[in-house]
Amino acid sequence: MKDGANRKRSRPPAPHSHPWQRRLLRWFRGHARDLPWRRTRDPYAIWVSEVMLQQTQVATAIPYFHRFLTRFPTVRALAAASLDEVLALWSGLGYYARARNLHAAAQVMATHHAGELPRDLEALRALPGFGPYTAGAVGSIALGLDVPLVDGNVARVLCRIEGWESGAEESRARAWERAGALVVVDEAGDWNQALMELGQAVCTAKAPACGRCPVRPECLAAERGDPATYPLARPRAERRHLRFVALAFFDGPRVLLVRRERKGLFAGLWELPAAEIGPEGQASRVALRVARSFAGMDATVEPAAIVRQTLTHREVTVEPFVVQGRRARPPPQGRFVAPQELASLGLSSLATKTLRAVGICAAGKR
DNA sequence: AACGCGGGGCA
DNA sequence: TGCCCAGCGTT
Repeated sequence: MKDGANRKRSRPPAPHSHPWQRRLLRWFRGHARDLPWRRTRDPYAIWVSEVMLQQTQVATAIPYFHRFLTRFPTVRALAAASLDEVLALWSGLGYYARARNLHAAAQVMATHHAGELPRDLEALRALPGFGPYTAGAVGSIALGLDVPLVDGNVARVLCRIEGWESGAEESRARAWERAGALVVVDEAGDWNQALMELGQAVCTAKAPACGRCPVRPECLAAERGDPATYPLARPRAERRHLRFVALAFFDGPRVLLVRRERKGLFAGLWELPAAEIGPEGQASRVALRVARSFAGMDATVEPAAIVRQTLTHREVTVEPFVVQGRRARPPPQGRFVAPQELASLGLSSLATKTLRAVGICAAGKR
């Protein structure tokens, strides 16, 4: 059952909600998807889901949500875990700062909030990883506070209803003000989810299904006949290209992995030793130089299949090489890892693909 | 205010 | 392929 959506209400409608808001709430309670985090009222579980859903689609998050809650069922369980284990469960989900902040916030809750989520907006906002959206979402959905939220969906929906002739950035700012005025007292959680669900299922970015929209009579953009043009598009930043060589040093079945630095791209995750090469760099030459610095001057390298990955702001190419030579000396931040250990390490999808290119399959990883 | 940060799904 | 998505932290 969809707990938040279908919960029976004994209260009459809040005094300040408009008829179209009641209509949208009714639509939501009839159309809400049956999602794992809607089957619970555990604030901790709802918090985890909100973090996973940042810039991440529902279908992608679901299996991660189940695994995470099984391994870390409570704030205290998460707080007591090692960061490495948290990152391992996050492996493949992306935006790894989310996992570090989730872990850090759980430790603050364990120490200063009796192992529970603080029940007011200011205290939530003070926690790592709680920005305006997440504080609003956890506050309204998990804790029942009468607070608004704005995400990409809500900004788009309100921009269209109001007919704002503004771009995404400005629409988002205006949406916060409007959303604050629209909060449905005592039902903010369902109301906020209704706005988001409408944006996800009906009022989509490219092809809004106005024929199925419960708010169409109130929508200025629909009335003007061109809702898809709201909010105004802005030019995209160009994607920069990154090239790396990656080296696979073997010691029997084990392979040398190094941990990336704590900041920047793929921070704190494990990968094959790699070196960036410029657009004109000769991969085999750089690979040979790096290989010999680790494994002696008689080392040779054999190229493997090139791996490509597109990120929002980056086009990454990795040219992997298998090294033949005497056993490499692991650098301080590196060690030889057996294949069966890979599942317990934080690996990016790119690192997993690169490992596969040199013949190593990380069980349970894409 | 702008930028860096993953990855998957879909037209 | 280009674009979008239940954003946050740093500079």
